[in-house]
Amino acid sequence: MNTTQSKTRDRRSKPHVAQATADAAPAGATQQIAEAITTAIIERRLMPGTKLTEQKIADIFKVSRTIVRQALNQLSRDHLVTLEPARGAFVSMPSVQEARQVFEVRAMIETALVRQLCASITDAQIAQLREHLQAEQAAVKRTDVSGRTRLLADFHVLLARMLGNEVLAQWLADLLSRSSLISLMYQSSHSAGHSQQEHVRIVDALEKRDAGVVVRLMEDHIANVERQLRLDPHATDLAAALQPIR
Amino acid sequence: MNTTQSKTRDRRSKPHVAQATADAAPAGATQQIAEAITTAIIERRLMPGTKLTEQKIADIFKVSRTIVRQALNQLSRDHLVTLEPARGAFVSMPSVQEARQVFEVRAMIETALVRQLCASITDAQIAQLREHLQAEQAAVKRTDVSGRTRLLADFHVLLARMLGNEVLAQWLADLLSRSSLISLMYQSSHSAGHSQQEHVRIVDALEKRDAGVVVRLMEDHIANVERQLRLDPHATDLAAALQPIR
DNA sequence: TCGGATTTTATTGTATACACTTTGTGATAA
DNA sequence: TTATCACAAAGTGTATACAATAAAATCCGA
Repeated sequence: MNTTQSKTRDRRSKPHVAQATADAAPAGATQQIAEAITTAIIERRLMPGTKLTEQKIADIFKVSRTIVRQALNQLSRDHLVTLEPARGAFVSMPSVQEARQVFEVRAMIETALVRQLCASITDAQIAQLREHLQAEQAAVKRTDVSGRTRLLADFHVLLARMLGNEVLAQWLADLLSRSSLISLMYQSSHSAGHSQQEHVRIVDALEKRDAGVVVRLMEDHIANVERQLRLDPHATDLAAALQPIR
Repeated sequence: MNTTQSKTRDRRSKPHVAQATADAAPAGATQQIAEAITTAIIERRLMPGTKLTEQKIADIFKVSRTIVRQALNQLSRDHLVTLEPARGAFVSMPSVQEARQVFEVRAMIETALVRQLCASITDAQIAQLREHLQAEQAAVKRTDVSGRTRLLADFHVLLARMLGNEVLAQWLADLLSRSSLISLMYQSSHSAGHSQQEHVRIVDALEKRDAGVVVRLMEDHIANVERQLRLDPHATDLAAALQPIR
């Protein structure tokens, strides 16, 4: 991201409402770098465990280490990078336990979310969801990996936004970026198409305002995503690494 | 013995064991300052809206602004302070809307939490809760304001911990520190004793593993806390400030 | 040749210097 | 008197310099 930068950015005066996800960094270079690293992780250009040396990143973005450190701190808050004292920053390697906990919390929160949403959702919001589903489907069809990953996650954030609760939405967004990293680490053969179809069914049930069905569908959906991961303790990457040649 | 560094595993924030006095082995100056400011806010020595000038804080703690900035950044992530670009850091003044959203999310998450907990809670955990209740009661009796505030909040975090889900527990801890600030801003006449009694009833119901009752009690409890605040739009501090006389 | 201590190098943590923004104050003119 | 501009003071944002630390390389003696 962001290739053109004169080191003196005069453009930061008005932090207007964030537009699209692409350029959602009006606040300054720090956000921009954090965003860049985030998408790099999500799009699998930075693998878990990778060392993130401050000076190298600073050189790339032509800023000082100060800015990079701020960005890395933010990312560590999102659990996307791990800061080891006096050793540096690394792309996080979420443990199996952490992965399970994230999905457990997601199941709790998102079922409650859709249950409430059934009572408050409007036709306009349904239409908005349909629109999103189309974008998802398009991304799946043309096998746009990074785009579809983002869209599949955004679906859940979109639901949260529709409750009109920004606190919830922000937290769920955090949780979903962690989920993405987890999927990235433990994914065996995630069928994006399947997830997408489940999203469709969820919207169908939302349209009928059928709370019982929606909750069950959401539960199943999250469980399915988790099931497609390799979270068995014995299948950890360490074991795999120690026996590379079978 | 080597005094250099304990690994500083502790992430941020407070809801751990109290460490009121400064410890001989500093677990990181940044954390220490963030902690100090946090407790100062909770204990009402720093009122919402107060400007937190970096240099002043740096002088007080005899560190450079670099450290203070890191601490302030952390606190802004916890929504305890608000950073205004090029203007500085201020103790947050959560809006009525934000307050409502925080309590709405708490109701969602904590009802789901106790529902699950009914199925998994052990007798030992019940005993631990009883112990906590006693500490609460003691603090209420001797009108230890800061202590009781912390204990009443920790009750909820304790419940989250008992699910064995650290992800949930940490997030709820964040949410509760925000709740504390909100209470501080909008509190009219919060009867701590009443809250404490509701905690007792919740534990009673947990002991009977009666999910339905527990959920209802928790809903009511959070609603009661919220109800005791002055969240009416016309009663905002702005209106009050504009008509100070009469 | 190998193990262990020691120097060397790379990288992080902290302090400081400096530029830029905001804000308060006073002078000047209508 | 009031509004506007200019300037000064204060404080933040960023870069850089320096100290501290961990990892790597080297040396040396058995």
